[in-house]
Parts: sequence; structure tokens; C-alpha cells
Amino acid sequence: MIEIDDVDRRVLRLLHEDGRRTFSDIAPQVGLSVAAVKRRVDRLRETGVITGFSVQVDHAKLGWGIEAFIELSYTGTTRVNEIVRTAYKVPEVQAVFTIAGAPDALVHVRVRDIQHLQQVIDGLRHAGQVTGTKTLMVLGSWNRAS
Amino acid sequence: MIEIDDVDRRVLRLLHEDGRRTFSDIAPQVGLSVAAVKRRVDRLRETGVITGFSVQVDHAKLGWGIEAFIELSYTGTTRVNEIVRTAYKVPEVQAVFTIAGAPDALVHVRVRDIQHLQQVIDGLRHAGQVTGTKTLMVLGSWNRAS
DNA sequence: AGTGAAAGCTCCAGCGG
DNA sequence: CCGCTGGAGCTTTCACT
Repeated sequence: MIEIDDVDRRVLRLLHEDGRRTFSDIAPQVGLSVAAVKRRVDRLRETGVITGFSVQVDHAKLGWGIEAFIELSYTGTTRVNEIVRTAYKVPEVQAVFTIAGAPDALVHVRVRDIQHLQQVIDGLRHAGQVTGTKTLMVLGSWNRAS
Repeated sequence: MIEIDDVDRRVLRLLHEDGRRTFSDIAPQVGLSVAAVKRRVDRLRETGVITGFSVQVDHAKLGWGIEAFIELSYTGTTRVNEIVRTAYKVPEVQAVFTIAGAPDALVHVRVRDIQHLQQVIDGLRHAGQVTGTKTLMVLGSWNRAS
């Protein structure tokens, strides 16, 4: 576990709000020089605390309006690796979470419409040793990231 | 729904890989000038396709090693607004998804340890008109964003 | 750890096609 | 819609505390 101080936390919070904030914007807000802020961000990247920067996209605006979580159950002999590999190769799958207990995995998918969702579910069922699925259709979402 | 072209898609993909890429880095890769790339990104922000930029943090490295999804069921009269409001004020909650059918909501939480998870679950149960919870402990996760 | 300054790069607004 | 251009602003590195 990596220890960070309050200044690091403030830098992370500012970059969380806007990942493109400039060092010269951050510096006065944390009471350091521009160079010091850059060194801290560089160090946070080196130690793996910061894994990257990304753009946040509103997929609904692009016509991918349906979001769902699918719980997947597999046969007892299926390996975790196999679960992730098969689920992940379905392109509509945004994220895969392996779970302790039942179900065995939870996958987050984004699709254009209900028919498309049906196809994705079918795809998942046939991809691996899936014994059952349960789909949770998302009506609305709230994320601290945005 | 907003229509975007292939160049926009390439710009979005590049920014998805690295949200701090400079326009001058992107420009040659999409065959446009720096100014043209900037105008496209500005437009994508104005139209709401790009909702923001953010840093990606490895919370496990900071000691928040446990991730879980908690399914929440509420009394029949509970409003969606109320569900989101009560769940969201628990600070360990990263995201809230309201769901069609059962359960009523799925919340994504991040905690330091099992004891902390227990506290968060208790907090959620007492926050609103919760009639039941089911916790899915995350063993591993794979996300297309990173 | 921190600062400050210089060189080079990036951004951005205006203009014209 | 695009590209070009110049001034402003940002990043990066270096020497030094």
C-alpha cells in the first residue's frame, strides 16, 4: 500500500474533476510551484496510483442508450480466466467483475436497443460454460466521477 | 441522437486511451490540423458527447482494496429520487444504478476492509426504506477504459 | 522534498479559402 | 467544414536551496 499526503489527495481530487487541468492551474490551488505539482503527478504515475487519464463519453447521445448489468453463472469447473476471456470478447461488454459466491460474474454492457441487448445476452450464453443469466436493466445512473 | 463521423470516433478513441493527449499529438493521427482537432473536441463537449475528462486511480494501491456491488430492494412506495439520494450520500458509494424490476437499485462501493464493508451495508440499510440487500463481492475487475 | 527561470511546445482566436 | 499564423500560455528540464 502506498501512502500519499493531503497535497497528493487534493491534486487527485482536482484531476478527478477535470483530468485536463494544467499543472499551472493546480499549483496555486494546492500551494505549490508548477514544477512541484508535475513531480508529484509523475510520481503518482510511477507508483501506479494514477493508472491513466481518460475522456468521459455520454454513450446515450451517440445512440447507445441502453445500459445493463448481466449476472452470469457458470458450470462449477469453469476457471476465472475463462470467464473473463469469454465475456470480454463480446464488444458490447464494458466491464467484467468476477464475484465471490453466486453469481460468478457481473458484466456491464452498453447496447443500442432491446433487440441488441437480446443478441448480447445470447452471445454471452453461448460464449462459455454459462448455466444461467439474470439481466438488470439500468434506468438511470449516477457516478461520482462526473 | 448526435451523429459523429469516423474522425470524431478516432479522436474519441485516442482520448479514451489517454485523456491528456495533446491536440498536436492527435492531429497527425487523424489527418487534420491541430486547430481542426481542437474545434472537433470543443464541438463534442458542446454537444454533450464528451462530458468531461478524468484521472483513473488504482484505489487498491491506496488501501481501498475491496470493491463490491450491493443490490438494494426498497418498499413499494419508495421513489427513485429517494433511492438515489439516500444511497448517494454514503461516501463509499461510487455509483448508483436504478434498475427495472428486482432489485430496485445496484450500488458500486469501495471500502478498505470487510469490517468497513459491513458498516457501509448497515449504513445503506438504515438510510432509506430498504427491505433487503444482497452483496456481490468483487474478486477481480476488467474495464475497457483502462 | 521544494523553487524559479529558460527553451520549446501547445493552445487558441482571427482570418481567409 | 478546413488550414494558417502569431501571441499567449503551458510544460519540461535544469541548477540550486
